[in-house]
Amino acid sequence: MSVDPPYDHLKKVVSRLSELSDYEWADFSSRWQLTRVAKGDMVIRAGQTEHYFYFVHKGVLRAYVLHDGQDVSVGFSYDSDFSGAYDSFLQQSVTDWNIQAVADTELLRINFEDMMAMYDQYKSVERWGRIFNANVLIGIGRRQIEVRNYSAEERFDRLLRQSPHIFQLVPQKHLASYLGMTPETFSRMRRLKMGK
Amino acid sequence: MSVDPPYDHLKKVVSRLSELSDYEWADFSSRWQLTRVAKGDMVIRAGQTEHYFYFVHKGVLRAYVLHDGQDVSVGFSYDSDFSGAYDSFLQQSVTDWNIQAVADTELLRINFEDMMAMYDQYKSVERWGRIFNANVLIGIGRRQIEVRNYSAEERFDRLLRQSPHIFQLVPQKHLASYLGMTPETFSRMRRLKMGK
DNA sequence: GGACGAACTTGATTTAGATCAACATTGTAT
DNA sequence: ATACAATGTTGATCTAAATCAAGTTCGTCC
Repeated sequence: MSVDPPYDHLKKVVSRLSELSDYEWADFSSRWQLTRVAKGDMVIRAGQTEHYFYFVHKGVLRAYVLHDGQDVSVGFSYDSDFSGAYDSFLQQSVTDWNIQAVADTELLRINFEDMMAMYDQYKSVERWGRIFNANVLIGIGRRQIEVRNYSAEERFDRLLRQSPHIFQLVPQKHLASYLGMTPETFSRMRRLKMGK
Repeated sequence: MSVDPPYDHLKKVVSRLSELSDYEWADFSSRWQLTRVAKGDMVIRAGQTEHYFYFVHKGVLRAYVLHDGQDVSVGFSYDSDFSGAYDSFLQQSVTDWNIQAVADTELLRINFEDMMAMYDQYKSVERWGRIFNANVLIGIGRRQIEVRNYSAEERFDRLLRQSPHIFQLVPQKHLASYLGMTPETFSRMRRLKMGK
């Protein structure tokens, strides 16, 4: 029904995993609220409880944790990704994640109560949730093996090959911590691999 | 209805996440098949497609991948854990995981078609799947941060504190690779931390 | 119960990547 | 446009953990 780009976008992404009837979609989509965050804004801070689950329509978010004072990037979300402090949202407990906009970003968000109501009411949404979670966990699993088994240089190469666009979007100190190396090491590899 | 320990055990674990009616449980549980594997037996090998999803009633399984010839432990499953080459099962694609029994083990297993039929037929099972997946992904996420942010020594300490029993169950070369260190390093830490 | 291979230990050496330090460049606010 | 802070670069040094190399102990199969 919607001709609103963010909602159309969400619909396309949701319907890849589960089919919602028009009625279900109307109800489900009405629970999502459009939000904008400016570059540098915090979406959620460690110590808070996450009340929302997010869909990134346009822009980039960065998730990070502070590990004895050190800012360590855990992941990035761009267009068409869902994002949020997932464990905190699901368990309505305090998070130790921070999520910050790396660029001006347009989000849709749904709050915890609405999301749970949707799971209760519609099997199609429950199915979406099951498959979505499965995909996320497979992705995290892959990344874990990635971080585990490859050297700093291999990790750099693989990111460069798999997500070259991110090198433009995100300051390299964040990419460095995401890849589990210092900014100095990142810089040296960059020179080695990408030239001056 | 069952008084069979493995099935009772499965029921208890499943019902923690979602409530199944007696009818649903009768159907669902009938799809699970009891299997025994002896210490050393392979449950699934890299290169195969995983047709089953497992519940460990009793015993220990080890999941590992070969990374240029090196055996790297990815995780262990003991009593009450589900196990399997999860991405391969869900996507019915070739896996690069190996799963091997570390001790004589009693499993229940369900095949892909039955599992999908259960998801289709019962919302309660779909719900179980959603929440189960969510819990697994939260767990993997935590472990990722663990591996990422702690030194070899800290990882050793944390495993020792959180899962002391595993030191008895699993050969330490496997624990070493699980913790991302060599057997030599593991052995030195062991001496340091646990004495002669 | 001996013996063979696998698992573990211990020490010496090497190395990938961290840390430290100084400087260069870029971005942003006034 | 200027200037200050944040980000990135480059080189020198340091260090945690890997690798290499012998042993020793343990488990299990005839």
